[in-house]
Amino acid sequence: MPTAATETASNAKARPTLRDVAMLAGVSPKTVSRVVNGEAGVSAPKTAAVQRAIAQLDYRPNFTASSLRRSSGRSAAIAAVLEDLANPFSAALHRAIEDAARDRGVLIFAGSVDENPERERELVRAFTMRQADALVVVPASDDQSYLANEVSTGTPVVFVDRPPVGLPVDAVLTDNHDGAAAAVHHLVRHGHRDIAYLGDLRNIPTARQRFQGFKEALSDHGIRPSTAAIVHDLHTERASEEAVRRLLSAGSPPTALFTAQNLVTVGAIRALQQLGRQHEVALVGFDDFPLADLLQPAVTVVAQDPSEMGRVAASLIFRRLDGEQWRPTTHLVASRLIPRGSGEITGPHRG
Amino acid sequence: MPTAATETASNAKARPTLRDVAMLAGVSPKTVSRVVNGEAGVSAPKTAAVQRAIAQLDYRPNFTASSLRRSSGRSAAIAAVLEDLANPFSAALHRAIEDAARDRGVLIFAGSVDENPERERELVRAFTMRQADALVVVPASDDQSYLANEVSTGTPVVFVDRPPVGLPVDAVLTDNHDGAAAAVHHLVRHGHRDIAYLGDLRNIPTARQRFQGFKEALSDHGIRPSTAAIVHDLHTERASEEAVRRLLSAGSPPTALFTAQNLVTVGAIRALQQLGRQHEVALVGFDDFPLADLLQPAVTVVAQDPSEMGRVAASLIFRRLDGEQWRPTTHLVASRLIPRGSGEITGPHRG
DNA sequence: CTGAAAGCGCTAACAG
DNA sequence: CTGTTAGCGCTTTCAG
Repeated sequence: MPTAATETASNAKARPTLRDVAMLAGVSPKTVSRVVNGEAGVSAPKTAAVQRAIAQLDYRPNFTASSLRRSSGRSAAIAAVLEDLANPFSAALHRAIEDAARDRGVLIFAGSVDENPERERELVRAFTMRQADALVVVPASDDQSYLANEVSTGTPVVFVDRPPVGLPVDAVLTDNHDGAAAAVHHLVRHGHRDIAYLGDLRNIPTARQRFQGFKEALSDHGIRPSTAAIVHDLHTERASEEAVRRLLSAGSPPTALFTAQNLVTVGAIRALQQLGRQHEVALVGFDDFPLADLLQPAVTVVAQDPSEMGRVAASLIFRRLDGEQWRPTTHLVASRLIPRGSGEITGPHRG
Repeated sequence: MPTAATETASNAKARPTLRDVAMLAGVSPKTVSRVVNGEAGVSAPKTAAVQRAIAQLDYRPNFTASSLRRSSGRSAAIAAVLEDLANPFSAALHRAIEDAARDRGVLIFAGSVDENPERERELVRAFTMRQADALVVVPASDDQSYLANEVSTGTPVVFVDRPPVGLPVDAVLTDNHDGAAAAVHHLVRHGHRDIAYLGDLRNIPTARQRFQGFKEALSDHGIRPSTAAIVHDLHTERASEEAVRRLLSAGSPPTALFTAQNLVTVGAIRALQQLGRQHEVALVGFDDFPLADLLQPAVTVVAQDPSEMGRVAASLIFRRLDGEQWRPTTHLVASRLIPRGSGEITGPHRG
């Protein structure tokens, strides 16, 4: 019978401790510790006795307690502060980080911020209080200087998708500007000059960068976008759907749409289908999404690579945890235009 | 300057401890503890002094250490052993659990099993070693008796999507059998008798239940399925795509398809589109997916409700953590047939 | 090769 | 109201 003490509630048995194993095996706690941690220098018979006791008690070391005492202090867990666990971008990022962590026996804490700056701080606080060894952050707030102490304490921090503000740390970003510009060039090449911009909340840095790329690419072609065809702050499918419906019902509607975010793209498709104009109005969306290739027309997108971003972020984290040092660096992950049909609908200015 | 000791590596400063706060505030550690935990009975001036010291040092309690000592032993973290963090079902489940946990200040550890039984055990082990307060498990192995000690030790465990084997614990399952039967009835009502079954790996319980529902519903209509039209063990889009292509190219092809899983459904759609027969061959898929309503034809599905499953699972967990007791129970979450077009394509046996 | 003593950061259980 | 002592489960340090 294990530690007779701590009979917490009802009829719950206590979990066996290292001491219980030691007593059952007739050795000292330290010897059990050595066996558990695979340290050399324990005689064969004692090793066997310890292993037998471990099996008999179904003993599992308390990792939390050991990392409290261990000199490294590492908890072998890292934290991911994501936008929304349920959206495909966050999910792919999460999965890529998990895969990298798995090889090292590291576990992941993850949480959703939902574009809420307070929630970002709460999550970071909760994760650091639980001794996460490192932080991957997709920020929602506009200032992360509150993390300075964390960083100077030696916790690796990497920002993903959006740059850190007021905090010199590594970042892994999509090439938003150039990706958006590529979308515009593509549409212009297919004969469009009246291209609408439909974008996410302007306080999101990626949205600003994409809009910047859009504007500059147009101006490269000597086109001044009509302000009527620029709609910002679309953060739901529904908002986007309505904006597109309005846009296409107005006088002199655009012949092409550039939708700067996932949900915005889907909302636009919905509107186009309702109006029955999905084969007339060209569309290029930023960020790929599942089944984009199965729609009719299939949807041309500027694809990001969240898995690659996760891999890069994880690699930066683990290299820092391994003691490598370097000046904080921003890593751009290329986006890729995937022509599928909707972006190749030709406009009136061909040739 | 905080604890001058433990100058771990390079130039990393040490994180301030409760002792550091106590010294700076000129009080005992216990007083700091009281302030941090909001215990009543500390004089206003000392409270203020402590708070000032906390702010000055940017002190954050070490939750790991406190839960080691705390009588409850709770880590305020629960674990989710999921199929694949990146798939929409797992992601929705994860998110629902997170939302329920957030209200209580509980964090989530999550990991992907990828249908690998060993990985299931590894994850459970890793999570329990880190003192997760409870476990939500979507199992991949065919025996979970290894969790018996965990359960008897008082850790709440809930299975989701698939029942536990050899372990009496709560489960939250979709009504797979009836959902599949509903799909078949729907197709028969629309004039189909030659209905193909395309399903996932037979070692997955949900796949078996859906097949069972399929068979029984057919037999309710006096239909004996042709063995040629039953394809099991499809676990990727590609496998499904090829199976459907083969099926529709053979002699006497089915007039309707029942695809018993997400990826299988998408693979089938891909095949139908390639053959240009998506408007002739009826299709009902098990499990909803994003954009199903935007395809042409829009895809009729038997929708599961992963969010609801997550909510129920979380509620069971937290009620048990709060001390409620009951005999392990299975909760069925209803599925819902959503007619969208593909399932209403009529077959030859109408009227 | 093995164990005893000390202590990681914090709180329980007392005493004042 | 406040502090002291002990100890959570484990590992470090150091003595045998």
